[in-house]
Amino acid sequence: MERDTVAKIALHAATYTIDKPYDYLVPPELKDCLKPGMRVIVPFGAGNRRTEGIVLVLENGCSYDPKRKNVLTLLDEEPVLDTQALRLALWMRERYFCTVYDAARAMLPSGLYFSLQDKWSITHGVDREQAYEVAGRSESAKHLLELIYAWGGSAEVAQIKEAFGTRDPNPALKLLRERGILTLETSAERGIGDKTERVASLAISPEDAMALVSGKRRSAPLRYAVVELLCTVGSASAKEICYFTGASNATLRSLEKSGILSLEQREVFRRVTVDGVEPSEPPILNSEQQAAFEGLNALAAAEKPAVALLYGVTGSGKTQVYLRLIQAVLSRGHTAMLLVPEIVLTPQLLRIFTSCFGDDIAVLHSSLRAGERYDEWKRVRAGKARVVIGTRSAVFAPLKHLGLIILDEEQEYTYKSENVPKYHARDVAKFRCAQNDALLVLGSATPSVESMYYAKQGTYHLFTLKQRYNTRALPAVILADMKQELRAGNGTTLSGPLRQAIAKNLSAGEQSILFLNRRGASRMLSCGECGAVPTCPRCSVHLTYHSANGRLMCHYCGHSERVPETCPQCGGTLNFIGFGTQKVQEELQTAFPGVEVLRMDTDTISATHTHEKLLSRFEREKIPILVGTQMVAKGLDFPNVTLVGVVAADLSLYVDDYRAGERTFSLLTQVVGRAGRGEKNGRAIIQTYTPENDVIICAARQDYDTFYEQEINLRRMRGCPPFCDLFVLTASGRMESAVLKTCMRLRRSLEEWLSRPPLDQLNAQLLGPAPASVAKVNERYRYRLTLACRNTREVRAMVAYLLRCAQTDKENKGVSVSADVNPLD
DNA sequence: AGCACGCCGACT
DNA sequence: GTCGGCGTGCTC
Repeated sequence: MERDTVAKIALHAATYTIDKPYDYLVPPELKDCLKPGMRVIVPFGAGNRRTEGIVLVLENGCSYDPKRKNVLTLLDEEPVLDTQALRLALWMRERYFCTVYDAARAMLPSGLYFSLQDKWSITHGVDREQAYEVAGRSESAKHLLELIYAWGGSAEVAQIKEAFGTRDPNPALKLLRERGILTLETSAERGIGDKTERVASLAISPEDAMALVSGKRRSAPLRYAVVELLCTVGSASAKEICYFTGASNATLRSLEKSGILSLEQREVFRRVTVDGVEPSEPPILNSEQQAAFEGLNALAAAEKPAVALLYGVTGSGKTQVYLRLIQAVLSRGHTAMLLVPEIVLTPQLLRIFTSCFGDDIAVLHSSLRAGERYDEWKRVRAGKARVVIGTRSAVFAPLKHLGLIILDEEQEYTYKSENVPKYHARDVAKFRCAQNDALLVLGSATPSVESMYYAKQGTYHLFTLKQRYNTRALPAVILADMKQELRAGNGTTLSGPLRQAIAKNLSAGEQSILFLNRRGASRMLSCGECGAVPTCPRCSVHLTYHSANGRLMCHYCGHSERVPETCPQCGGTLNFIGFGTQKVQEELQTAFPGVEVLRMDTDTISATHTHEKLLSRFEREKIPILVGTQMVAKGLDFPNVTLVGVVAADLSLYVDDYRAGERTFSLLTQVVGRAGRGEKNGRAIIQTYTPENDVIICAARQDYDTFYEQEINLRRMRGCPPFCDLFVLTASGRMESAVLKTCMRLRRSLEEWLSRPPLDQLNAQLLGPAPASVAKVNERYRYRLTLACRNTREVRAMVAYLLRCAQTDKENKGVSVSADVNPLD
C-alpha cells in the first residue's frame, strides 16, 4: 500500500456551514517544502475551481484515498502562521462563528493577501483547425474559441463570463478542457512586494582595499572616496554611497568587478519614523506606581498566565508603569505588546515609547500604508522588534516568547471588531497570554463594568493608582440644566453658565474646549418646509453630507448622490441640520463676535489638515475655543486649557445598548480630565437635560465607585454582561417576510433546545425577532433574535449547530444568518 | 456559495 | 434530437 502525505487545509471557498479541514494529497515535489501555516492553491468542488487555503496539519504515511485531490501550488516560502496562531484560529472559529480561514486571514497584514486569477488559454501545440473540430457542433464551444482566439489565445474567467452574458460558459469550458484544447492556469498576485536595496561592502580587508585605490587618488577620486567611506562605515546602501561621495552606479559596478567590493540585495523595511525623539531614561515611579509595578512584574515573571486590572485615575501615570513593565519583561528575554484604542489620538504615547525602545518597537495600525504595515509585521516576525504598539488587529502580531499584553483604555468599544471575524481584542489577548503563560494587563481610568467585576471577584488581580502625578485637584464640575435654560427662553446649545465661563476665560486669556458627545459628526440635510431628510434608496438610514466630494453619501452601502437643489418631496429649500459642531461653532461666533473658534470633526480633518496639525495650531496660536467630537476627549494635554464644556451630555445615554451608561460615564470623565492640566485649576461644565440622572451625577463628581455599584446592580437585574452574554442572531435577505419567517423558525428551534436538558438549567432569555438598528442595508432587510445567557461551550455549540441548520434549510432560501456575541449596537 | 447533475418543456 | 430553466445535493 502506498504511503501518502496528506495536508489538512482550511479553505477560503468553504462557507461556515461546510467549514472543516479538507484533506489534500501533497505531490512529491512539495513534500520537502510544505509546512503547516503555509498558504496553497487547491481545486475545490465539482468544478474544481481554484481556491486559497492554509495548511493546518501534515500527516505522513496515510493510506490511499481516491477522493483526494492534489495540492496545486505553494504560495509561501515559509509559514505565515505558527502553531500557536493556527490554534488561535481554531479557537476563534468556535468563539466567533466564523470559518478558520476567516480567522487566519484576519491575523495577516493585507499586504500578504493574494488575489487569484484564473486564466484559460489554448493548450500549447494545438492548432485552430483541431480546436474547432473538437468543438464540433456545440455553438457555445465555437463561440468560446472565437473569443479566445480574438483575445490572442488566452482569456480571464471574468472576461469570458462577461462576453457570455446570461449564457453559462462552464459546459463549453469543461468540454474543451477534457479534450485537451484549453488549459486553466491560476496565478496568485500579491499587492505588496518585499522591498530590497543594493548594499555594498568591502570584499577584501580595508588595508588591501586602500592600497589598491590610494595610488589612483588623483586619477580615480570617486573610487577612492567610495573605498574610504566603506572603510569607516563597513557597509552601506548603494544609494547612500552615491549620495555622500557623488559616485555613480558605474563606479560601484567597476569596483565590484575589480573584486574590491561586493554588492548584494538586502531586504529593507518601510517604516514611518517618529521624528524629534531623543533616547530617554526610564521614568522614576512614585511609591504608588512602584507598588503596582512590583505586583504586576511578579505576575509577569510567574510561570502561569494571569490577568490584572490596572485602575488608575486620569493623570495617575499608567504609561510609566507600562514602560517599566515592558522593560522588565524584555530583560527576561520575552516580548511585549501595548494595545491602544486609536493610535492617531495618542501621538504622545508613540513618542514616549520610541524614545525608550527605539527600533525595538513596531507600530501596527490601519492608517499605515499597506507596505509599511506589512514591513512592520515582518520585523516583528523576524524578531527585529520585540515591542508591538498598535490598535485592535495588532493583537495578532507574530511575537514569539510573548510575556505581556497591555490593553490601554480597555473599556473602549474599538477593541470589538465589527467585521467578520467579530472578535474582541481583549478575549484574543487573554487567549494568547494563556498560550504563553504571559500576563494580560487591562488599564483604565474608567474600567469596564465587566473587568471591575472580575477584579472584585478575584478572577483578575487589581492594582489601583489614586494619585494624580501633579497632585492637582480634579476640575470643579458644574451641571447646567438645559431644561431650565429652555424654560428661561434660551433655545441655543449654549447655557448661561457655559457662556459666562467662556467669557471669563476669554478675558483671562485662557483656552476652552467644547465637546460634542456624538459619534462622528455626521451632517444631514433637511427640508425647511416639510422636514424631510434625504434617505438612502437602498438602506434605512439618512444620507450624510461629505465636504470632501460635496455629495450625500450612505455609510452602509456606499451610495452617493449629488446634493439636490430643492427638497425632492415638496420642493422646499434644504438646510443643514443637526446638533453638529458647525452649529455650535456658529452660535459661539454669534455670542462672541471676533473670537476665533477652531472646529475639529470628521469634516475638518483631512489628509492635509491632520488631527495633529489642528491640535498643534490650537496650542501654538492659543486659539481661544476648540469645538470637537470624540477626538477632543482623548489624551489632550494643554496647560492653558482651563475650561471644558460638554454641550449635550445625554446624547450617548439614551441609545438602545446596555453599555450606554458606561460609555457616557467614561467619556465625561475623560473630557472633564482635559481641564486644568497645567498650573491653573480647571473647571468643567456639563450641560444636560437630565441633571438628576445617576450616571451624569457620578460623572460630574468623578465618582467611579458609586457609578460601578449602580451599574453592576442594573446589569445583574437586566441580565447583561458580566452576568450574561448576549448572542445576537441576525437574519438578512431581500424579502422581508422570508427574513421574518426564518427568524421565527430559529426562535422555535432555540426555544426547544432551551427547554430540554442540559440547556434548561441556563435560565436563558430569548428576545425578538426585532428589526436590527439599521433595518435595511443594501436592499436587504435585517431582523435579529437576542439570546441572553452564560457564554458556555454548550451554548456556543448549539448556536453553531442552529446556524448551520438554518443555512442548509431549503425553507430559508434567500436568507442568510449570522451570529455575534455582545455586538456594539 | 458555486457548481454539476438530472429532469422538464420548447424549439429546430 | 439539443438548449436552457430550475430543484437538489455535494464540496477532501
